[in-house]
Amino acid sequence: MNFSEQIISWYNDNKRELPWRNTTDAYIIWLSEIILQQTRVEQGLPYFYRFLERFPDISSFANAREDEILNLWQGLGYYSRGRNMLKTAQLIQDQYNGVFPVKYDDLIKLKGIGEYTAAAISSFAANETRAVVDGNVSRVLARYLGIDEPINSTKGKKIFQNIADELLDLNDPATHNQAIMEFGAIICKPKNPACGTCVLRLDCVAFKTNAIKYLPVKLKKVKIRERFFNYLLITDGEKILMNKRGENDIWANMYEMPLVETNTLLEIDELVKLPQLQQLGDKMAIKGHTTIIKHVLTHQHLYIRFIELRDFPENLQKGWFYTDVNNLDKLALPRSIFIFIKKFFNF
DNA sequence: AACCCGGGGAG
DNA sequence: CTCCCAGGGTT
Repeated sequence: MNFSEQIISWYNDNKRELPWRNTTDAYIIWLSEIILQQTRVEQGLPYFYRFLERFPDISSFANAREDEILNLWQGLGYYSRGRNMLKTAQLIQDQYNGVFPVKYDDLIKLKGIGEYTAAAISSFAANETRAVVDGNVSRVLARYLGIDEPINSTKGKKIFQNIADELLDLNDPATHNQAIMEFGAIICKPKNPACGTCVLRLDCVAFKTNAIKYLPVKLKKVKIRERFFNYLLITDGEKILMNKRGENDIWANMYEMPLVETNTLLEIDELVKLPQLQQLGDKMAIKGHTTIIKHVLTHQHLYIRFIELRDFPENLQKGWFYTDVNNLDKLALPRSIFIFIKKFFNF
């Protein structure tokens, strides 16, 4: 058996039952693929069900409001995925008469769909012969063939895509693609791969040369920025002052309390002297504050605390608005904000 | 090519 | 702690 036959044979015996398999509905496949970008299957599963129930087809998705999509996406991270999905759904509604495209060359033009996702949808929905290359695939290939080119360099991506294309089963690209990803997730795992039960181990260069530990090679990641977020908690228990975030920074278009960001960690009494706080009114006083929570993102470490003010401010800044506390569950909140609010108001 | 964009789980 | 997950967009 060649590589593809071995992988597919293993897959038929060992695959998980996942709800987005056994369908050729491009909309459902698209939904699952976007949710699963940089996301583990277990984490994405409940979101997949939630979205499919609320938006059973492309037209219901296209008619949604961005706020509702972000609210449903809350907690999953990489929120631009949700915003891009709305744009794509609207474009498909308008320019494709609501029929989801299944050709790679059409898919690749859509917002939020790159090489991987275009290959996945076109092969799963229409058996187009496009090889997927995700983290699983590049890891399997790097080990099996003993390739030490970094999988995330421009050159490396080209190399692994070319190899994946050559190995692809042209008669059943869909199953081949599913199989190699599943194999990477279950057997050829990043750490402690199950080489003992691997059907490819006798042909695997990394296994034969004891190089599993060192493959795949990946380029170093960039340095992490530290930021200090002081959130102003202004509430009487029934209404609360909130802010809608802008387009550019993290958590774009999502909601939070009024934010005072500082470059360093300030003591509470230093914080009160800041112009952002002085501008709020004449006699602004602090009622209390929380300890600092460290919120870890891929490129940033956020040090977050919540400062409760005694009175409502006289002057509101742009983007600030009062809302009923009972309305908070309808707003898309960053995870750390959501957790704090839940605890504070006893939700 | 480098950087940005979340949150969670494994080891 | 570190690494990585069914990646993609922007500069």
